[in-house]
Amino acid sequence: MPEKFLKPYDSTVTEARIYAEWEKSGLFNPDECVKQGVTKADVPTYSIVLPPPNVTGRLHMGHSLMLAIEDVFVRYKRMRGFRTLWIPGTDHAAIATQSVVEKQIKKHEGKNRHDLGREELLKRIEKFAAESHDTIVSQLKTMGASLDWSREAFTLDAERSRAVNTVFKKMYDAGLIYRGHRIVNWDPKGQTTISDDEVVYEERAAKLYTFRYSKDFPIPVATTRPETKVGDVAVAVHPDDTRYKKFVGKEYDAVFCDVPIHIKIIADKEVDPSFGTGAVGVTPAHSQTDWDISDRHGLSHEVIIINEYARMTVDGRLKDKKTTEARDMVVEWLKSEDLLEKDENVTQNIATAERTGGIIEPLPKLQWFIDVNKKFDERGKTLKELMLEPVRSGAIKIIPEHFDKTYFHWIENLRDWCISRQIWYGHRIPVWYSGDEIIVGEAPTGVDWIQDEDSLDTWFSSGLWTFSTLGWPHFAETAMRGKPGSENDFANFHPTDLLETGYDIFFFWVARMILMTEFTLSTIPFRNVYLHGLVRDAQGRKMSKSLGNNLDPLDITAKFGADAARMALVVGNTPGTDMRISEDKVRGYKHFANKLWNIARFVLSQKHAGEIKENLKTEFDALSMDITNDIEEFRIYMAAEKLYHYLWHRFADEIIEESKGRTEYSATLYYILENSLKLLHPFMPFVTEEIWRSLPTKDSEFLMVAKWPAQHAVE
RNA sequence: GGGCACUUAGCUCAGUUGGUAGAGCAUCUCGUUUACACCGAGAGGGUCGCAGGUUCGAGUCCUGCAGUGCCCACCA
Repeated sequence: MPEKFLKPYDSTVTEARIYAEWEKSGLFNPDECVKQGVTKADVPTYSIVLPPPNVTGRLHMGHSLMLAIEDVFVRYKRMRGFRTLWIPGTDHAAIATQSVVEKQIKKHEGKNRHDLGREELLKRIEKFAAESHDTIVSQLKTMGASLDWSREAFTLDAERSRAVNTVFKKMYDAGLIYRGHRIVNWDPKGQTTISDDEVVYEERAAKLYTFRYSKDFPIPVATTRPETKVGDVAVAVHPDDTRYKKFVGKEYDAVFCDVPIHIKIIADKEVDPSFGTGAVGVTPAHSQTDWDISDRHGLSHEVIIINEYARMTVDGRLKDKKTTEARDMVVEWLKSEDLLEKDENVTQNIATAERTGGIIEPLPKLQWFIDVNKKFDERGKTLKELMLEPVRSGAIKIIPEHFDKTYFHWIENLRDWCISRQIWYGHRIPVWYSGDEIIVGEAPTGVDWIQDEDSLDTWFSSGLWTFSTLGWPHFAETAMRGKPGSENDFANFHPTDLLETGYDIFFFWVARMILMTEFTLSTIPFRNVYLHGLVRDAQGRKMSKSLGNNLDPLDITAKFGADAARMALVVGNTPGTDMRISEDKVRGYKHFANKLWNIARFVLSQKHAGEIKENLKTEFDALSMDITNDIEEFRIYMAAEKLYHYLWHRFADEIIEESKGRTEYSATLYYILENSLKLLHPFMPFVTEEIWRSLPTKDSEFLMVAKWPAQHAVE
């Protein structure tokens, strides 16, 4: 028995060494596995593309959870003999990264992006992104993730940019990408538009004011934003509202807080007669609903009264005032003119920007959109329909299943996707203008062409991730299935087998991947979607900087080992459900790693001889099959728990105890140990690999490519 | 307003197709028997939210109710 077993298991000296040996072996690369003869060349493939972490800093426990789950499937499939590929990568995360760097620069140098200029800011961001990238990569390795580093990708590198431009052009040519002037979600803080999905609503206390535009105006109107009323062009009432019927069609002039306005009274069935006074002041340029109403009645959208900095643009006392100040001033004015009828306290859902927290100002702007309702190619389907079909048919399976209902519901409510952003970091929109001419896709030659200033929503490139990482479009035509080499990845590994991510980015990302892949390739991006929940603290609170309740994955792995962290994250953690984690929980699995260590110590102290006991072998093989089925059916939370329970309370507490002083057990003990290490390897790769080293006989040098002990029931 | 889920032992949660309730942690008692005190042996503890229904039989299926959480829409 090796001397190392005389001391308790020490993850700190073992894990880094083992990972380095795995990396050196090249076995994370499926081509290398074939070359070394541990995987057959003609077997089915299994592939996962890592959800790329944002290059905004360091990883959190949610990332650790993602890695633990994905590595379980990847290691399991590799041991089962599949040509298994797990591709690493990072995400430039346009808005998120730029705003982090801008904040830093503001703090340390007091400068904003315009002080630096596009080129200099990009340089700074790239430097920051590179540093984040290195931190992230080392964290991924610390967790034991068996990623093929030779294929690492970045959403903003040359290959991925080529994919982005190619898809953009294809969508433009199909008439799905268009430029339109309409109300968008403008974030005055981030100085950019954002998509509907990036808007989060916060409940806040507000006041609902009831007022009249002037003394002789016949209808009182209720609003929570009095300052926007200088931009009103109409008052809408319900067509059947008997109180107001007689005024419909009449027009009035007034001077509202120094601003001359012209109001037409119109009837529209969208107005709820029971809310407020049953009359809506219509501000076409600063509200989506009002824009739509004014469209239906042929009213102008031209009256713009708020700018990109959320300041008033009208003449008079409100000029250049922030909207919040202007609100108070308008209320004061209404009071002094005796036009305010009442104010009530109400709670209001206020739209804010997910990244910056800025309050969204709806503004009319010329932006790029993806049309989700237009029938486009020979299939005669809309993007919405293309998104629905694979989930409805079962071609894509979502785990847990009930999320498909949420998915359908989300698609029903989906509107055109605004994809242009007024930030500098990211994929610049591949459109060039010269006079009235426009070129899309690739940069034209000649000096007269000016590229669009905007960049693309970061989710545009993330949406291509399953195939942009596999050599599309460069090798898509020539890739050959069954042939090794990354130039054949697209044929070998797409569609991918599993997409594993948090349910919180289900819409942002998973839905967009289905959209992009169905459009571009007429196929699915992945066969299965496994959604994990949020990692919360011991009290069930979200982990956050402000609460100071973050667990740092690096601290946790340093203290208890990556194996322990992985088990703590996986055991009993059902998909789609939030989980709680605490140091105590992780400590429990550190103890388990040590228990396993001591099991090995005991078994290895026995002479390997004699026959394997049939009843114990039968019992173990049944467990082995059970674990295998659990993993196949995505119940890794159960598989992990069963292994824990068997090894500790059956193997150690009963079988080993029984065997003491009885030499005829030793072959059985070796049999169980060897195969338990295999079953446990996907969950606790380090300690199992380290014990494997010391087995007297084994079927493979590395446990990570040893033969899985049970075949799946369906085979 | 629309949708989705959850409610099982003190706490955190499992319970795959219906067959007389499980785990981890915590608690209590005992044990220092050389693989392991990062240990072992044992114990207590649940009318499975409430009310109906289907069934020979329901935590598991159906209906209703209550509470909790999340997502989407956003009403001026």
